[in-house]
Amino acid sequence: MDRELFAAPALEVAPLLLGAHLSKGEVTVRITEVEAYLGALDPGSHAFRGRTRRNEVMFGEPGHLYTYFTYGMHVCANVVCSPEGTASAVLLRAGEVVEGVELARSRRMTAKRDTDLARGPARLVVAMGIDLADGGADLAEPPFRLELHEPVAAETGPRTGVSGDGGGLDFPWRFWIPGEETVSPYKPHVPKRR
DNA sequence: GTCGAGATTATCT
DNA sequence: GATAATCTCGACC
Repeated sequence: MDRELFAAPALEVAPLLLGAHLSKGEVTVRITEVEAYLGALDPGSHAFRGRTRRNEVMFGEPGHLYTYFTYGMHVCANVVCSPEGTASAVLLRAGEVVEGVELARSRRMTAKRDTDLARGPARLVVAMGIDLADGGADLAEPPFRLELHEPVAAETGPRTGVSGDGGGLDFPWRFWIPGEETVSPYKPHVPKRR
């Protein structure tokens, strides 16, 4: 992993992560969907209201892991980017398990198909065996490994699931690989029809 | 297949 | 005490 790469703004790092392989231990995931968070500039970010204990690692060195607890039962994982002192990160939304499938499956007993193993931020974290204690870990150090690949086709669109009135919802800060089975299907952001 | 509601707890005000 | 970068399940088409 080239640490320099992650000193760039989240909007530049996000497309680079698409198609990259992220590993923890025996499980490797090919990242298919991500979302950019721009810290202080981004009303939807945890860092919008300043530095707190939880988001402290977002202000730290690029290339580290930021984990947080949400909705009482789920953990999400981000890759910290932008230079130290700037709170910015890319949320890992979905991926395809390409190695250690058996282990990932044993962690996600409810997943019926292999494409469901890491389809969604909290699911990806579970499949990889990441937990809160991994927050702040260096993705260049074992048991983690991050391999960037050739740039792949990327599509962008509005973010999903971010609360707050219009908290950046109209910005295309979500990136995914078109046609991937593992891209999260949730909240397609269409008006209610009846 | 899509839609809507509820679960459950660390962290912040 | 309120909030939350989500998931699962049940109802319906």
